[in-house]
Formats: sequence, structure tokens, C-alpha cells
Amino acid sequence: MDTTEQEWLAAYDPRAFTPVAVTVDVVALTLRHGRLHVLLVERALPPYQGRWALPGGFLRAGEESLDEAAAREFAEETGLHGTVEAEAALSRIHLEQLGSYGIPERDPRMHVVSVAYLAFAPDLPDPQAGTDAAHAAWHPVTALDLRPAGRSETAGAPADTHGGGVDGRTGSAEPSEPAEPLEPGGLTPIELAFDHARILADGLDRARAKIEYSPLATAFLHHDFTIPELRAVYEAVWDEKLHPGNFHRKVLSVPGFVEGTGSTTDRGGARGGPRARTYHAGDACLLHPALLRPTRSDPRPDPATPAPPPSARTTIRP
Amino acid sequence: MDTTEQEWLAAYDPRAFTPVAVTVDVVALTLRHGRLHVLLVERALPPYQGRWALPGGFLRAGEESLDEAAAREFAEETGLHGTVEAEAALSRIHLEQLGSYGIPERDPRMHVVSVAYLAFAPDLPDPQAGTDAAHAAWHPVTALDLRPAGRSETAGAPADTHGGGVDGRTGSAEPSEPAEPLEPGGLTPIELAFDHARILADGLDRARAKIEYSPLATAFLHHDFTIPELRAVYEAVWDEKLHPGNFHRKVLSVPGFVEGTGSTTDRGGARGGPRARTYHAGDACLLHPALLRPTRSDPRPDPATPAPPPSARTTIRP
DNA sequence: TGAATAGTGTCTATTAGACAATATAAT
DNA sequence: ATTATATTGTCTAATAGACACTATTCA
Repeated sequence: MDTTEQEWLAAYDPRAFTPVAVTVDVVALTLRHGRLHVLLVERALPPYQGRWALPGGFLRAGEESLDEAAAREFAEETGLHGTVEAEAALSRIHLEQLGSYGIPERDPRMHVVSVAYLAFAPDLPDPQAGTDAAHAAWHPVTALDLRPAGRSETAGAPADTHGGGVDGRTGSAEPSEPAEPLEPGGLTPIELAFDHARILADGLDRARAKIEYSPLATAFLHHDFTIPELRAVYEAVWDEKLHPGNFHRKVLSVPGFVEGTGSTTDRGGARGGPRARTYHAGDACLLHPALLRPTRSDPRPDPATPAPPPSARTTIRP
Repeated sequence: MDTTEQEWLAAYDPRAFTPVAVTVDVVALTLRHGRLHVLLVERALPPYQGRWALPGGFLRAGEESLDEAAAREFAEETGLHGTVEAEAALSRIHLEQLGSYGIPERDPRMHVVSVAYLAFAPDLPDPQAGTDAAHAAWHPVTALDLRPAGRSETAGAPADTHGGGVDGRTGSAEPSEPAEPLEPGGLTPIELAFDHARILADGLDRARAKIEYSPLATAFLHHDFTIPELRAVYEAVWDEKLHPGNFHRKVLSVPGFVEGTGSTTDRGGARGGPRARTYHAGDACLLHPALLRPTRSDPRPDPATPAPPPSARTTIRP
């Protein structure tokens, strides 16, 4: 039948088909001054020229895997490659696959399937001017417009963060109408290129869920850290104030999460307080028991997303 | 910069590049006679001719999204398309994206990036002979060899089921050496084509984690079901015996998980016992609190996977 | 000195899980 | 009758979270 014939043809003359491009995009998150930031690049060429976008690029066919492409893009856009210190910094980055996005209209040029990755990085130096990373910069996620450009069945499913359909068929590649200010300060949020707002939103959801069950919050910190620093990571990613005492005891009670170094910080807190003991990441790869997010009994209504969809399931429906 | 130039070229003459193909593969799970089964197709053509593989096929560039391609492949291979009853059955299938696999060597023909999907289906009729699904069949997962063909940094990471790198760079596309029998009965496990053993293993891990936090176990059952039937789903997916009494009370205590219908089954259990009340899925899309797997304090050592990797993190390492 | 913070102790409501008991239906 | 099973009840250990307290350091 014709599916089989297509397979056969694809095997021996792939160029006979309508081509598909594969790109890799990276949602790279870090903490700066206690706030969550994401790495963005300013597009030098159309489409979406001048708009901010997730760092990414085309997969080098036949030469690299998806994981390798993502690591390469991250290193290029942060300028972290070449030097020994850069490699050392890179070695602490956590990089995992987030999901693939493949609606035909997501890139006006052609059908582009993008494999998105999620990176957790400690506070890195600003991308250097004069390098290929000159057009890259860290942005606070609160300054970005995370509303997807088009309505979609899977959009705005903040609850289903344990995996789920992310392809988003019904989304539109058209830029949304000018957004009203969302920031408390009244600043107009930055609109991202392509469907990158959606990808970023999915990445943030994944990050929020991930630090519940995995020790990856430590990937936002340097090798040695204090419990209050770790708490700051959780507070920034979850956007929740946590109880210092309970958090402290809870972290220490999870086997393999952190390991004491036996020493303390040189100074106390900026506004007073005793010196904190330092720790480094333990050998656990899963937290048991997990650090569950506080149950937000007050699901503060977001005027931008009128109502959360009743079901985030990706069930096939007519 | 040559990356930028490549982008420009790709925009206007994608065929100038080494091509990449995009396929969609589906890990379709169902419960038959209390055991977990997966849908496989026998390959009619090389490579891996005659071997069993996950159902899948090439993305129709410019015509469909990844989600749509996965739904199409699933419908084609189960023979569930066309008729009204088939569409009704399809409407109850849960389909979500699992991950993308893209090492250059995973298909001997060319660089093929495969986007894998995970499907939960109620007990479906056998694929019909005489249709395009004639070469498809449900197989018990216990009859399959799940050991990845090659060692890989992310392979055998059973713990990290909340997302993570799945691309598997260091894997090999070579078929592994003949497997020793793993089945209790001494049957030789079936080896799958390509890296499908790895994809299937990842799908099983995802399924096991997913039913903890989502009500998707109900997607394995028909519209109305009993609590013991739901328990059978959990026992099959987790491969764990669960305490009937505690399970029953726990399920009913999770708001929105199940909703009583007010009636009971027509007959009692096959081996006696009262009639069970029937329920249908509630409107919750996330289980709060979750149904956590029993903490297996006895991590029975698997001779095939010598030692679980100390860390399942996908951290970039030199 | 005063304010802020690190770290510990204590109490309570909730939950997971072990175990028991009862009622119902198949054989 | 006997056995298996659905469903409910009870008890205990573990946990989350609220709150309080002490000690330490910065300004």
C-alpha cells in the first residue's frame, strides 16, 4: 500500500519528498539576583527579524544526535566553549529533552519540526560581545509574554506537567495582537518569535514539576551552596514563599539530596544572621519523599488565561 | 557566521542540505487478560525485515502535525478508522508525546529523527486481517527483550521517569547478540527493530509514572468500570500486587478521580464475591493526592542490567 | 542595640499502610 | 457449605505544615 511504498522511496531517495527540517531549541534557565531568567537571542534575519527567540538551530544531519545538537547550541549561544573554564562550567549544566513541536504552520518558511530542550544552569557570565553569542542575553521570565499566540487544546495546561501532548496542532504561527502590560510595573511584555512562548511555558511547567521529584534544583547553584540558597531556587521557580524552618528540615531529611561539607559561609546574610552551613549535591537522582509544591488553595485567577481547560488530557477527540 | 548562513540557505533551499527524515512511532499499550500488551507490526521490508517494530511512519511534511501523524498511524495500524464504531473507540484513546530519538546511526538508511508517542487504549479487537493492519498484533510486554542494543548514558534509567534526555547518543543500531531467555517459561524474548526496545522501555517507565499522578489508568478501561478493574490496571502496569481494601478507599478519596454511576455489575466476580459498584472517570486531570507506587525496598537485582547508573541525570559531561 | 536570619524543637492534622471484619455471590 | 471477593472499619507510623524559640551576625 502507499504508506509502505513511501517508506521504500524514502529509503532510497529521500529528496523526492517534501522536505522537513529539524531544529533544536533550548529553554535555558538560570537564577540571577533571585529571579528566574531565560536565555534568548535576537533574530538577525526574517522571519521574526528583531524579535527575541530561544537559542537554537538546525540539526546537522548525519553528524550529531539531538542531545549533541542541543549541547552545541547551548555552548555556542552562551559563549561557553573552547576554554577550559568554559568546559568546566558546561559540565555542570543539566540538559534534558522537553518535547517536539511540529505543526506545519509554526515556521512560515517550511515545515520545521523543533525538538526543544530544557537546561538548568548556575549563574553564568553574560554572553560576550564580539562572539557568536553577542546577540544573546538573559531575560527575566516575568518580562516575557507567555500567552500562546493562538488558542490550542493543549495550551495553558499548567497542571499536566508530567508529560503530555505538546505538539499543539491548532496553534497559529501568526504573531498575537499587541499584548497589554502584564508586569506589575506596567512594562509591555516581550513577545517571542515562532511558537517559542509556548515552548518556554512548557519548559517552565516542566522545571516546576521537575524540582519536586529530582534534586535538579542544585543545578541552578554552584558546587557548594547553602540551604537558604537552595530555598531561593525553589522560591524563584515556584514563585512561592517557603517556610525557612520547614524547608530546611525537609531537605535534610531526604536521603541523598544534599551532603554537608563540614564548613560554613565566610559571612552571614547581607542583612544579618548567622553563617550558613554549606552543602553539595548528594548522589540521589530521585527525591524520596518528594518536595511537593504547597497546595495553592487560592488558584489566583489569571485574567490572560480566562479559564483553565477542564481536562489537560491529550485524548483524541473528533 | 556560518550557522546563520546555513539558516538562510535552509530557508530558501532546504534540499541543498543532507536530508533528515522525521518519523512518528507509537508505543500503544493495552490490557488483555490482565496483562500489559503493546502493539507491534512485523516489518515487511529491510532494514530489520521480518522483525517486530513499533507502528509508525513518516511525517507527511506540510500536511499534518506530529500529534496528527501519531493519531493517524495508530488508527491505521489498529484498523480503527472509517467506521462509526471505530471512531467512537478512537475517541477514548489517550495519546501523548513520549520523546524524540535522533542519533544518526539509529536507522541504517539515513539520519531519521523519530518522535515517539505513548498511547493508552482499552482492550481493542484484534487488528483485522485483510487490512493495512494485517501485519499488526498485540504482544505481552513480558515476551519482549527490553534491553537496549547498546550501552548508553541514559539507557536503563528507570528512576528518572519525570522527563529527561532520551536521545541516547552512544547507543548502537546494531542488533544485540542473541538474548538469553528472560521469561519464566524459558521463552526467548522477541528483539525489536531499530532502537524500539529503548523507546518501549521509556514508554513503560512513563506509563508507570503517569498513572501515579494522572487519572489515565482509566484510559485502559471502558467507559464504566469497577474499582477492582482499576486496581488490575495498576497491578499490571506496576507489576505489583496492591492491597484491595486500601486501594479502594484511596481511589475514592481522591477528588475527581472516579464518579459513581449508582449501579453495579450484573454478576459477581468469576470466583465469587459480591457485585462491584461501577464508576466512570471523573473530571480531575491530576490526582491530588497521588497514588504513589509502593516503595520497593527490595530492588530485585536484574541480571541483565548489572547496576543501575548512579545518576540518571542528563548532565553534559566531557 | 536592633533587626534579620540559620537552625532546631514541638505540636497537630493528614495520610499510607497493616490488619481485621462483614456482607455478598459463585461453585 | 465453602471459598473468594467487595467494601468498610480501626489502628499505627510517617509526614506536612504551623508556630515558637535560640543563637548568630550585620548595620
